[in-house]
Amino acid sequence: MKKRYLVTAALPYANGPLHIGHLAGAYLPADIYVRYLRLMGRDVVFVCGSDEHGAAITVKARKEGTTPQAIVDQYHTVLKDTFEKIGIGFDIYHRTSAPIHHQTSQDFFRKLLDKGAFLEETTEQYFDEIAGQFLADRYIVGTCPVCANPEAYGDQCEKCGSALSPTDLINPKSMLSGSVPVKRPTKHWFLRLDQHEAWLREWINTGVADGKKLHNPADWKNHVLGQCNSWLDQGLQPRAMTRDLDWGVDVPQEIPGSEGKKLYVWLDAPIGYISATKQWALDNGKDWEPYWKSDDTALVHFIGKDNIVFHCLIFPAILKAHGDFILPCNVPANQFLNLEGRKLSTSKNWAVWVHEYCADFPGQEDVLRYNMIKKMPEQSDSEFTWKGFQETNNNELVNNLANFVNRVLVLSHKYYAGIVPAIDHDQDFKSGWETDKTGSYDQELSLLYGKLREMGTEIERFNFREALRVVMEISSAGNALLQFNEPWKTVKDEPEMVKVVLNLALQYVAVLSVAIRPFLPFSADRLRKMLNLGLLRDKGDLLAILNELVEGNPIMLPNHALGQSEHLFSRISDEVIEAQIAKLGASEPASAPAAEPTEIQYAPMKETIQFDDFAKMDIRTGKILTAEKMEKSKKLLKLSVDLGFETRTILSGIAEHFSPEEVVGKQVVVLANLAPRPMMGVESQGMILMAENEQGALSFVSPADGWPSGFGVR
RNA sequence: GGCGCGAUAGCUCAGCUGGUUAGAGCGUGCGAUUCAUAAUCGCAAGGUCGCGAGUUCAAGUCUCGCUCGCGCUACCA
Repeated sequence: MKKRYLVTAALPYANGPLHIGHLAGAYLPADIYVRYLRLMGRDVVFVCGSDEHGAAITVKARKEGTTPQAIVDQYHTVLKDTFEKIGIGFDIYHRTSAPIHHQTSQDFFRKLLDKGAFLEETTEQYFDEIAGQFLADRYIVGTCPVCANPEAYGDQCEKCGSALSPTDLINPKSMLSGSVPVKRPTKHWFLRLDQHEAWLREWINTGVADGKKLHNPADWKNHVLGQCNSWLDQGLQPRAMTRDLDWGVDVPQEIPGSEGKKLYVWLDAPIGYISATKQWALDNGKDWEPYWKSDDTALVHFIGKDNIVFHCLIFPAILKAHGDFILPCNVPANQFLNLEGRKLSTSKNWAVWVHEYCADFPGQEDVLRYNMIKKMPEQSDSEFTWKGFQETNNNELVNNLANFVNRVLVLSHKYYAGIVPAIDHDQDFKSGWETDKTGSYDQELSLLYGKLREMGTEIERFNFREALRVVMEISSAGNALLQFNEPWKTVKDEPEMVKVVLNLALQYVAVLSVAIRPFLPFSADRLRKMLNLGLLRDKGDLLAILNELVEGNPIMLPNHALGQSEHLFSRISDEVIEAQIAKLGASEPASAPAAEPTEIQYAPMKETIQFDDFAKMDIRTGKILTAEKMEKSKKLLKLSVDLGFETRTILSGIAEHFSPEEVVGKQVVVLANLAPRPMMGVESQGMILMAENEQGALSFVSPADGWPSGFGVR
């Protein structure tokens, strides 16, 4: 057993709110694991924070006409608040825009540089002086040196298929500003992943690094190992760790060539775990280093399956290259959660947003947690449905768990005025664990002990669904205990037996008040109050009751006065569920509960044009006749469009938003005199005009029904 | 296109290194019961383990091919 634990949950990207897929994938399993470790008295730090850098945030800011800082400030607040409400108990929720993080990342970069971990490469790249930035290959157009096509891209000519580099182009132009880009030398630092391939392969597959056995690969999930080996088998390539961007952590200024350079977000983000730990240590008067540098620390990363290679290969390579840091002992990545038969989709608003759930179901945070655990995508993708949510709540939480607690407390108040009865240990009764079996008090306590251990084993193996099932078995056995012994019948004739049964049932409830804590923290607190037991300190409480149980001692002593019973969970009605289902996919995209009142951010106006500019465009009405998916392409649909006087073939990048069937027959508006462009071997003869909102959702722009095709739009 | 993971009862999912009648929870049917939020307990029915070959005395479990879903990557906006 390790001496201490450092547990991380994937840093959520600060450009949107949290949905149930995030919760079930990373945060809830991490939270359960950590709460359990705390209950067992282990030394554990649980860190997370907002990932606030990267091009996507810049793009979003530009789209909404605001600054990157405003975007990240807004979502950082939202995320932090949501985690608190749903009971994810981070020791710290940090952010990568914090100065301590910038320093930590830069120190890391310097150390890697000193150690020779980087390959430096200076290349001449095109720079747009008006836009003030280096241009990705794709953002440069010019004449193809091979076939003289005037619209070749910086990486490839679509017409003749030649692979190009931007400097091959004749008369290059920037697609951002239209200006002529100039060549400037730019230096980037590449992590020599190729040099790490050998030890990574051994470490992933045997758990051995530097001759030391660090973990057992059999404990890692199949899909995690599979994904890693898939990468290793293809050969690791040096990977750029810097970017020409204006939003992010600066490459340390004293390094030559650092001007205008930022750290690649995937270097910066995982270091966020470290800087968060540092900040936590500062806030709490602790030393952060043992948590990251000591062999007797277990480092565990909770993530979704899309992050596997970064956490299992690239970040470990970075840690190893640095030299002082330990490697993760497991990365229990989960798969994805689907919703009502479909993938979660932010742009289609096909999601359950956690902050909206908390607003719609106040005081029922644990119901969502319970459902997420039941449906946790531990080995394969899984599915959440609102109907299932309702059934689970009503059948398992209300009927089984809450009802058990309630009937025990009601009976105790009725027969013993709410005082735990003293008992004769030698009394026989019927065990709740098996039909027609005589139980003894000591045996039952030992069975409870066994169940708690079983729960713990499953949690330590990251089998959270199974662990929850074990806990619910305790509640079921408690119900059976009452059912088999029927105290409401036997209390007159066999009062001593009934005392034992109810005393024992109370021990079941007391055990549950601790056992449900990792899964249902809010309910655990409520239950403790009902039992008048005092809130859990999350410091070895479970270990303490295990020690009592193994000695054959009860958790609640005779003469302890119970509190008042209240309903731990309530039924959820059909109407409530129907309302939630109706919300799904509603045209209103998820509105972030902004720190300030929400204000829709519109894209800034483009520069003024003259009527002549407009008149050059030949825009016409049309109708989609046929549609099919383009082979090998995710985004393109191949459409044939009737323009009245002729039929055009048009490729449109809408395949992720519309199926071919649903667009056939649509009336559309077409930019008809756009120069034809070949894409994926097919020439596109025009462009379908679409409306796009700030979430990226698309809508056709159409004339009135039945409007004839081929006529002008002006 | 390349690679990875998944496909098991009506639903949601377990099944480790191949071995007797394939499991759980929920739902369904029947019975018992009333302390409890019409809750609980017992019993039962339900599966040619995605499709097709193969290896083996023996395959849900191994090999190959195929189909579908998801992810990574390439390509494409």
